[in-house]
Amino acid sequence: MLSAMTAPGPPPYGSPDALRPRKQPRQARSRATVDRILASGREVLLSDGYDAFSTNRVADAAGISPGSLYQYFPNKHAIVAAIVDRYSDDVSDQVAASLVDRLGEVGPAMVRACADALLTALEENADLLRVVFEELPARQNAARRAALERRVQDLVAAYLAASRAGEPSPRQPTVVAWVLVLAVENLAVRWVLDAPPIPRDVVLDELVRLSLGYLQADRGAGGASA
Amino acid sequence: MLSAMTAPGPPPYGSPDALRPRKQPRQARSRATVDRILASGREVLLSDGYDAFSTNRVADAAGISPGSLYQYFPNKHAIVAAIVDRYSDDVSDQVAASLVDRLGEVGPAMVRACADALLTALEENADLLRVVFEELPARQNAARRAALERRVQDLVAAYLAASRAGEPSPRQPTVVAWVLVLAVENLAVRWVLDAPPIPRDVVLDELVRLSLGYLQADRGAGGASA
DNA sequence: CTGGTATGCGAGTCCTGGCTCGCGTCAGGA
DNA sequence: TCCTGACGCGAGCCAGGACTCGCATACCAG
Repeated sequence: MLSAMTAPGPPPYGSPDALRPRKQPRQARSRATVDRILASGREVLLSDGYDAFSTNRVADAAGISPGSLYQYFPNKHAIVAAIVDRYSDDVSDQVAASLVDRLGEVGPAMVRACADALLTALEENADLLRVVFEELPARQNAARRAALERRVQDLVAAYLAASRAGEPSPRQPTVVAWVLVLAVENLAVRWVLDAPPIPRDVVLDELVRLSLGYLQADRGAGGASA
Repeated sequence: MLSAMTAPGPPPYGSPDALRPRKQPRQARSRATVDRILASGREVLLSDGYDAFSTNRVADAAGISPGSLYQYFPNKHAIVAAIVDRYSDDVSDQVAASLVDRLGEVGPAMVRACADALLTALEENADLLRVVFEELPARQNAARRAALERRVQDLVAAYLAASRAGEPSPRQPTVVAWVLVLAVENLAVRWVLDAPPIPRDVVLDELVRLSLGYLQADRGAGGASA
């Protein structure tokens, strides 16, 4: 235990366990403290942004002292990481669940339902989404975000591999899933954050068109070389 | 002039002219100094990342004193903004030029050529792209990035409006352009930065499929409701 | 009850880094 | 040549903020 303290030099923040908690809360009291830290940290992030996210500020908002905070988190980044992780897992869970529920189905309705689930998940905490995407340096979340994307990509690839009945050319499902997931993800995020003048159901329609059009795009557009 | 100094309180960084230079360099000597600041700032960004980007560091790398730096830049962010602006304009110019050159053409070859131009522009300075996308807080560049995207979206929308000969349903070109540009942009950026195991020409093929498939996706996938 | 441990405290340390300011130097017009 | 303003210098100011440490208090086992 306490591996973070035994290291001779301070490990870089990219290091795998630089964010590992110092010790586990044993009593109910301390578990409540950790929860308060996370909750208050989230509030600070939402109300004042990442720039104002200082450990003193969080401790103050949580009604505890800075020292207590450092009993369970090795540094400031670990707190942010914990908050973002929880959020990330939420979104990931919702989208993955929506996909798994409809692995048997095919066609526009299925695609639309999944896109809808994604939009809903993002809208639910649009404010935190904004902080994560527009204020945090992306490098910190790169790993977490990649994991989320990979999870969904794997599901989509599996779905494609299973249900390609009547598909003309057997393109690599992993590549197709990569394209599909990244395209849809970015559109969904941007729609929620930038709020362009496009109604929700229009966006859903377009996401369906984009996805199905891409999946069926094998007559005429195939190996078009320059 | 010197509007930044007359303000009673320091303006927030979101303010329109918080990044405006304090004074214009008049003599050749000072113009060279500004260039050196920008060049060294870029180097620091590339070699050590945004975290190490301090004004003292930049001044040191440029071989000038911190004071000189503040003669032309009101604050640290202005230097970063200037560097990113220049880069942003470069990419924007290349993509826009590629589009304009082919406004008359139609079909896979045209789409592929434009996608190729985008990939090339991004690959050219992949290291700076990484810094911009993964280290800078996105909020700072949000405006600049939105401008870039809007410029391309307008071009695409104009192209669509002009060349929709034989298109079945007249969807809103602005919406279609929004979808197309954001989807393709994100895929291109992610491909360059994450380097997934997908060959370059395969990515181009898929981008073409995605775009054309989406544009022609009006049989069967139209108003699919949940 | 009692000793040990887990928890909590918060003033204070210390360092980073943005930014200044008073003073020298240089360039170019008159 | 001289003189004015542009240019440059760099030690240092100062605020903010991450993090500590010695001590008080609360919990729980025996």
